[in-house]
Amino acid sequence: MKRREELLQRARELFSKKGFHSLTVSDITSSLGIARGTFYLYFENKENIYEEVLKEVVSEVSSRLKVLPSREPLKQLEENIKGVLNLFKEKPEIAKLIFYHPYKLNPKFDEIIEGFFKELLSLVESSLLRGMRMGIVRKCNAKIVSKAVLGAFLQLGKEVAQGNSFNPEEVAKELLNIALYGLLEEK
Amino acid sequence: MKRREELLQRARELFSKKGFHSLTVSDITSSLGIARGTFYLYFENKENIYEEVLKEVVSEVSSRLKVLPSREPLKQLEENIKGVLNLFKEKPEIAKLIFYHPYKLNPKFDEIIEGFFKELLSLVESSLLRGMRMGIVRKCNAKIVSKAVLGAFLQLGKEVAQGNSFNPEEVAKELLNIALYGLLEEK
Amino acid sequence: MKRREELLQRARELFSKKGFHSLTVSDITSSLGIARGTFYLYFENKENIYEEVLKEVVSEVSSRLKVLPSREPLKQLEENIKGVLNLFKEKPEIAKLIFYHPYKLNPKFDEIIEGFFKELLSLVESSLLRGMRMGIVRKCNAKIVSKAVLGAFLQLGKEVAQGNSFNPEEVAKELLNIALYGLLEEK
Amino acid sequence: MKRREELLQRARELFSKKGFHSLTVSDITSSLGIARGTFYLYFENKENIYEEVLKEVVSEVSSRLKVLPSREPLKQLEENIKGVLNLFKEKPEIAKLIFYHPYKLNPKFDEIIEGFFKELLSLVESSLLRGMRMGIVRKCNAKIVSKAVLGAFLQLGKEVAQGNSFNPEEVAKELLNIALYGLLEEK
DNA sequence: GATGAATGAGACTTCATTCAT
DNA sequence: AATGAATGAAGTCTCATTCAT
Repeated sequence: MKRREELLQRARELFSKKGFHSLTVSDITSSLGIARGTFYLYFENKENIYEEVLKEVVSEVSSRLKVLPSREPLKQLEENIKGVLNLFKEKPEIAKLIFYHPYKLNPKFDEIIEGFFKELLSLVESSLLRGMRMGIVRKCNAKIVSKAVLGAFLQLGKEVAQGNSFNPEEVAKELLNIALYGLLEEK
Repeated sequence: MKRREELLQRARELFSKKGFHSLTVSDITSSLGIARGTFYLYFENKENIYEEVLKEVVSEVSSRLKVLPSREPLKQLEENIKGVLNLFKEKPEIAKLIFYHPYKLNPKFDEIIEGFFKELLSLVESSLLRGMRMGIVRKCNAKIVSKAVLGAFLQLGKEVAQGNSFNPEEVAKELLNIALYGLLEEK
Repeated sequence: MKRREELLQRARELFSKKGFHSLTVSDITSSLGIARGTFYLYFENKENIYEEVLKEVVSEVSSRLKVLPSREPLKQLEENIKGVLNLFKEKPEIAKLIFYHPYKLNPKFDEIIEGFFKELLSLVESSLLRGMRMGIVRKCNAKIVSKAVLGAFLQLGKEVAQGNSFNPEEVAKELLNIALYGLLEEK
Repeated sequence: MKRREELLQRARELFSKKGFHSLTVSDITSSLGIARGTFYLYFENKENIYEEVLKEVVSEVSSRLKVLPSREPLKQLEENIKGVLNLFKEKPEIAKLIFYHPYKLNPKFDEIIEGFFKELLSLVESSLLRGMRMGIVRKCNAKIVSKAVLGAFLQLGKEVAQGNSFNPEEVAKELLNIALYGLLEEK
């Protein structure tokens, strides 16, 4: 099954570089020096391998997420932010696949991406709710706020993945600072 | 030039519904009950009309943005957030086109979208910098923070556009609250 | 009927410049500043006008041909050669239409051109035969020789039409010299 | 590479029969009983294969041309005339492609054909000039005369290719006779 | 007479997928 | 397992021609 791995690996690289439509099955096989037909020994079709790439990528991020003991909701948030940002920095193709996914081609694809975002969201949201219950976090509309926090995080994730000299540690620090203390000068 | 407007209008709807690739020129014309050839009287090709749709959409958002007197950087931010969120609510297809644009097809397209995001970003960033200079906003890495704020805003924009019963006024309020005061319970 | 003439005239110019296929009906009308539909008030279709152009052109050449009293077959040849070469020089588009006609599109077209060549040929042939009967011209296969003479003439016609600084008088002289005396140095 | 040869061969036949425009890619493939897509595995497009056919055809003729020792310029002329006429008789499609080529479609095509004619021309011209230097050929304007000779030859080539019961040997003989001795009865 | 928007047949081309070897 | 030639559906685009105004 080495061949299958090769294909998946190369597909991941190339899909992230060229996007789903611009990449042909030929691109993948010829870049591996194998015949086009060989591809179909390992994957049903192009959508199939793309789906698998997405699933892999998403689960690779998910597996970095930690659920810490419920005493420390903010700590958990911080850890996870740093973890994922570091992953995006190490493997920017993951971030590109997730952020530049072309919607509306196949509902399956969209579900994978959206499922992933929902996972992140519920992580944030549950942290918030726990924080509120514990009296650490002020009252707010958790649905809205969790999306805001997620959005801020994802945007910074894109930047980190683009290698724009954004340092995950600093980014995480700034992100938490706003989230916790806001932007106003203290009086 | 009525026909041209019709085509643009219909293309906007359909692109936002089906995405660039799944939509064919035939889809557009048959949905208007006209011949395929007619399309080519008004647009060079499918990419051409898509580009025009993107430009329209982006400039429609831009024209909602206000630049207020520099005394009130935060007021300006709030106004703009509300304005754009309301636009996304009224015309969700605008948001969909911007947020679900398929990258890597044609650099021109990407530039339009990215140019738009840059515009938003520099608006946020300049507000922040002005706020800092005026002593209202605390010291922070404006590059990072402006992206965080933009990200939070965009994510909420997506939600509003999806009609998830998110109220632009409330969303704007919550967004500003986090941005200004953070999430911690005041001591 | 002025409009009809305009169209014919312009079509002649443009067909000779761009060829039958590369020239569109739009090219003709827009170059006259009139609407495309107007064309169809005067001509059934594109083939139709091309046919008419060809006929005009061919008859314009034919009308230059003289049939002199049968006593002077060679004189007649010379006169005709000069006449037609001069016409090609004055109106090179005539030559271009005749020489660069794209065969096999429509048998009608081909017949016009071939009919014209046949006319020229029989002129040459009859001169030859008369010359032979009169003892001026040596015995030869008139079918073959007339084609050779015609071919030589046509080739030089092309050159004259291309304006390659070929002078019709000189060309005619050389042509007759070869035809009459051949190329060998006299002994 | 058998398939490619088949396509080229069939294209040659069909182009010569129907001309460039009237022939579609479908005509070629369906006449071979293969799918249209197969064509595009071997050739970029219709222009591409036409170009290749032209090149082949032209070089097939060129390769029949001999350059004999410079002592015998007229012998060389005769040999070449016979050689090419025989080729035209054997493979009339070659002549048709060359003589009925539709100009002005694509400059590349025209260059191939014109380049070929130039080659023939310079062969004739250099023979003439050598002949003159050797005192065999009388003084004349070689530019003009070579074109006349070429024209005579090409016209006869057309006839031979049309299978009009023209015998290459006889044609060559007559052609040389006129060229050398002219048409006048010897006194 | 003139217009020009609209038509639609006809051709081209790409590429995911199949299948005999 | 692997090959790669072949397939054909799906889409793009052009332009001669029509027709209502």
